[in-house]
Amino acid sequence: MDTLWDSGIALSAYDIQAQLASDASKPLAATTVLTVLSRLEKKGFVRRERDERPHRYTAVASRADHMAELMHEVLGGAEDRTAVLARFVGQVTPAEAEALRKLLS
Amino acid sequence: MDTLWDSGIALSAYDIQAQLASDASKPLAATTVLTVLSRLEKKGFVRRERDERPHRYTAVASRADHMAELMHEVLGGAEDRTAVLARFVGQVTPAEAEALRKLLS
DNA sequence: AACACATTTCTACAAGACGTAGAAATATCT
DNA sequence: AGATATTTCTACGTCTTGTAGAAATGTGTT
Repeated sequence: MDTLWDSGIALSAYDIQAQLASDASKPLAATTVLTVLSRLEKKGFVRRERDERPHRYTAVASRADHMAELMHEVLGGAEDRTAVLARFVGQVTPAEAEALRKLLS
Repeated sequence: MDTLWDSGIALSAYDIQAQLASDASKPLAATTVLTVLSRLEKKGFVRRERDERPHRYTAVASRADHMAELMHEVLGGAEDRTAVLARFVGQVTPAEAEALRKLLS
């Protein structure tokens, strides 16, 4: 996901494989990358373009969107959302609080 | 966790077992409840009082605190927190936005 | 002290998620 | 058609989670 997010464009499994290999990690087999991409697709995190021959993959949501969605998932699981938000705001840094204020005005 | 959260006080495994059984679910073995509580303790979600004989368990954080912590965990994993917050606020309901505004003032 | 009973700890197992990748199938190019 | 590239299927070890029996340990009673 990070590789897809960092390059905003559609990448093939081979692109991703190369990128990951250069990220100091041990190189992965091409099939490994394909498997993971398939699983991510099944979970709706990436979209695949099957017309291009080496299939191209893109992230369905931006990294920020994805994170925000995760946060909403947590919040959605609560009965008393206001209480959760209160705790959440209570734990936020001053800078974040300021950002939130701006975003809400 | 829900049972512990709903009753604010320290409960024994048997209390929890009984409560869960009355919650229309199929009754669990006592050892099952103990196992789960041990795992929750290892993860730091519950605290155990070993001096009382049927050990008593309490939730370390309130449900709202726990949820808020989860949200912060997600947020903390982001490079650009402001961007995530922006998306988060964008997805929030009007009522929640209002609550946030109040909390931040 | 010894036995019965209560409570906890250890061990176990099925199901599912994930990381990893080889084998087999399929498409593409020359 | 044959060689090569790409994808799909299958697989396996590890980890987590739900579930619980067996074994160990503590507690109360006679």
